[in-house]
Amino acid sequence: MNCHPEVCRSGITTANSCEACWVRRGSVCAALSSDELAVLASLAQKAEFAPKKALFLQGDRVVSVFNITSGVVRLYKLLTDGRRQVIGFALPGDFLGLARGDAYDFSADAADHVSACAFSRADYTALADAKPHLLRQLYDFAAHELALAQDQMVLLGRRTAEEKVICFLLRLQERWARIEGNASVMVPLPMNRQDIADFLGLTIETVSRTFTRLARDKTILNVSQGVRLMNPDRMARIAAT
Amino acid sequence: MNCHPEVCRSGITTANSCEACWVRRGSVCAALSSDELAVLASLAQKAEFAPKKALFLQGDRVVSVFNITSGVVRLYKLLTDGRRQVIGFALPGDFLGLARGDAYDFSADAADHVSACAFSRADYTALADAKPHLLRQLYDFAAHELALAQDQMVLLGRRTAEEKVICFLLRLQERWARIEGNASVMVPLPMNRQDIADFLGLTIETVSRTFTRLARDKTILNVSQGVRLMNPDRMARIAAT
DNA sequence: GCTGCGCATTGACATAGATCAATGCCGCCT
DNA sequence: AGGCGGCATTGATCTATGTCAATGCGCAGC
Repeated sequence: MNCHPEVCRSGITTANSCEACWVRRGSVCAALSSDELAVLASLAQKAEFAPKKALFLQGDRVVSVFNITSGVVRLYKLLTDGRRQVIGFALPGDFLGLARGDAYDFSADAADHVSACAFSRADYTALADAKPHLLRQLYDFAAHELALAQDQMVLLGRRTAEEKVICFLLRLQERWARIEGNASVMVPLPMNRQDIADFLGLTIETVSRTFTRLARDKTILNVSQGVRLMNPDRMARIAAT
Repeated sequence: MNCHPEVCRSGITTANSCEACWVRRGSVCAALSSDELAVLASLAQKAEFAPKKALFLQGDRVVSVFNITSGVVRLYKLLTDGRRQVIGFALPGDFLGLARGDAYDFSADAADHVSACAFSRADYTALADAKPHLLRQLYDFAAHELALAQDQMVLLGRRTAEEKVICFLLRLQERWARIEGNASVMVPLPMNRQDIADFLGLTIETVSRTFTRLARDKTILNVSQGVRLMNPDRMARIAAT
């Protein structure tokens, strides 16, 4: 389960072939024409990150922006006393670097092994200014991210622990489905329990207990590196907005 | 306190003078040139909303987008069982209508008396497509909203009731300051306690108790329609990221 | 094949904040 | 002036989730 065919295939994408990039469909570069992709490819740098390695940290000057081509990146903010809130997980095809200021306002590190296309921010901005349809694409991506963030606010502010976990699993399933092109009841969870807890505003113990309770009533089945949804309908009912 | 000079002045802004519009600075139309503003003005419809009147509801087809010129709009989502999460308050200068789909994915209604500039969405999109710097402005606004949403996630997921209330007051103060051009320790609160509770992921009782506790230790002073910050330094220390 | 380490699970107990139930306050209508 | 309706406040109690403390489990390195 931890080897999605598409994800593995991306390992052979070279830095200089955006044209062949499997995440392009569904990514911010989707809108570009063949010759624009050539320009993009000339600017791209392939980057690899081992688990736990930081792509960037909150406060760093923004020098690069990234398109994730494989793996999962966790995005989070820290309070001074160490409390952490994971504000999202970036999956293959996701774009990182929307920060408008000079500095990143959150940190990003690899939840598992991550490959990404890196661009100098200056180059990327220049390209966006020159190509309105890329800007349009960025705008749509930002609007989409905003919608996700708003859903997450509802989850954090008004849902119970069980609902949080169920919504999380269902939304993740949907995102994997979009990436892989088909929905599966097997949902990979490359992030650990602490990440999930910090994403859902819970403690690791509560997340753990909720998983075992869901497993006990046969709603899910815990498998290594993920979960199998045994009763998606019941879950959907609980997650219903 | 409920009559900010600038807010009242906006009452005499006519539908056809974007040029004279006091919220323009700091709004999405800031970037437009004089002749572009004329085009904009010809598309604008002045709209007024009494307290509690809906600008639009979740699920409505998106026909209009809005620029708020005075008053406060509450934006919220409802779960089927009636739980509500306020996802934000739109203040003068804010833009409403980022939804990319055909339908709004949240509801918006007037917290107090609201004036807004309404544009047909089709017109506005066309204008944005024709004027890349307006698109750019929209992109920046979306990125800004996203950053606010991410801060709110930290607040909802990882802060205590007292911290939530203090952060809320401080952030609101900052937003009023940006609008009015100068920071004041008087923070108007046109929304009611239930709105604040639903924004912070608390109950109305907890919000009320927190306000009275803060008032008891002379951190704030409750005044009609708002609050006076008596110890902004202490508050800033508690709110520190 | 052991050992140790990093995660995950489980249990017992504590508590922040929710819930339930009055009571207070203020502006508006008659 | 009196009464009413919508908020806000306050108090008493409950509970979902957090905290603290073991224990379990799998895998990487020797």
